[in-house]
Amino acid sequence: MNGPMSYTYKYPRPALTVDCVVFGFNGTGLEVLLIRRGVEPFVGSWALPGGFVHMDEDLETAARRELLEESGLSGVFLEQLCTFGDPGRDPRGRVVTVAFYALVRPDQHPAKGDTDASDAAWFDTAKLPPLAFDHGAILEVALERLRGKIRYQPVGFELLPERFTLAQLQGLYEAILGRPLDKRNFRKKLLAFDFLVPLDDYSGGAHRPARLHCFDRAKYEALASKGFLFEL
Amino acid sequence: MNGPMSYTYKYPRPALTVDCVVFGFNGTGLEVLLIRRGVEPFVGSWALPGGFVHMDEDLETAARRELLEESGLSGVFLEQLCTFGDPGRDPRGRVVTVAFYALVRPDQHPAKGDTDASDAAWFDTAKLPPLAFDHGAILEVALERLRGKIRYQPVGFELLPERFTLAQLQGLYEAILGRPLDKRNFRKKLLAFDFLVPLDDYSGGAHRPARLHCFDRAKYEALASKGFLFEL
DNA sequence: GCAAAAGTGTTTATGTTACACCCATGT
DNA sequence: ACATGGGTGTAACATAAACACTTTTGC
Repeated sequence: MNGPMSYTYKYPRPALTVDCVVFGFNGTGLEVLLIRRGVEPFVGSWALPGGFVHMDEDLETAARRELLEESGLSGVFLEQLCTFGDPGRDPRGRVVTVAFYALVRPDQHPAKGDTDASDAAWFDTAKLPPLAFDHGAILEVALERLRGKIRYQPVGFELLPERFTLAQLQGLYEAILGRPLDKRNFRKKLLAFDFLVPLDDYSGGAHRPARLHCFDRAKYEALASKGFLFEL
Repeated sequence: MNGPMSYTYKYPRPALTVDCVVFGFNGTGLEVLLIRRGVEPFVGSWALPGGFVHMDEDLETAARRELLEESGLSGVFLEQLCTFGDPGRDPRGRVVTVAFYALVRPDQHPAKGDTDASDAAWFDTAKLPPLAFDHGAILEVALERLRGKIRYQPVGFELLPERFTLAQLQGLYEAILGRPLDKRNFRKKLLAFDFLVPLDDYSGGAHRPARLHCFDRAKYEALASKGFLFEL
């Protein structure tokens, strides 16, 4: 004859947070958005944006809220990564965190000072500072996941502007996979799936202009649902 | 000048549980281990084994503890799947669950009555009863994951006995992928990676005996670390 | 001796890799 | 006119797919 809440409130509970690994592409390398902590513990250290989950919000909602509050980002690609719950990961006590990773397009990048957190900055994934808590480990897992995912799902487009050149796309793949790709083979393969739409517009560079393309999500979804596989 | 614990204890917290999707292979089809609930809510419904996370234990530790307590299983393959935190998923209040999936070999299957939970039973994944909470959705995600994973990581061996025939292995792949495979091509491909060791022993069937093989994990790890890919 | 599953190679089609030159623009 | 990145096709090679018959055992 217990009330409906009695069972779940009998025991002490871990605190629950969300943390986001936010990836961006600067045209050359893959970057991550970090926040400088203004409070203990780890004051002054760089950390992943994140915070406590509210009692009435979904996990993804919490992640999007923190992303907005701490870095002014909204409407980005966001996916759950993994949950980290080592009892020693937070010196304040037991804190379990659900990690997400986000992909943001250059035009979605927060302007400097767009955030209310003291500092936010992009770091090259190859030159990361020491991070607070176990955020370094979380970031590693996120990188692994991105490298795996980009090979069989067209997530790369979430890191490029709406309209992009094939050279930009190739550069992105090379940056994430960490190896050079053959230009002709890359173009051949990607254009063979026909979810890449050539536009009648060209990038104005210092040299010969490159044709712009955009990603036709609807066409991709259609193919994907017909049991089609992407593969690099 | 707050004590180190004050910040994290300021707010109400969701309860935190773990749930496990336990897969087994009966020689023909893929099965899942379910527990019949003995308490409200959902008394009498089938549910995934799982329970509350203790304050001093890791998430995986909690999952293994629950697996042992509720189904007598230990030493199985176990991997984190995803975390489910919809505010409405548990009628008792806010409960966030970290889902895991486990793969168990036939010889690890709990004997009937091995569990202290009232009932535990294996169900064919094609004929599942309605499940408590959002466990049906969790199970779907686990199935998806297994289908994806088996194609590029040798997890199939976690579902077969130590020594198995190639026909058993092929049957397992067919059951998980849900389509028939060509016998000759399957054998050719798997034997080409040489982490499958042919033994000098044969299965005693009703007909011509089949050669037994075992999986050489060390050889596989060696190949995998040299940047080798499995791919069905 | 027959029913049932085990075992075995070759050919064809498809996809992947390697590779070099001309083109269009800005300075 | 030259420097810079954009754009294009083909041949060799490797991998995947399709396919049928003989062998061994229990009954």
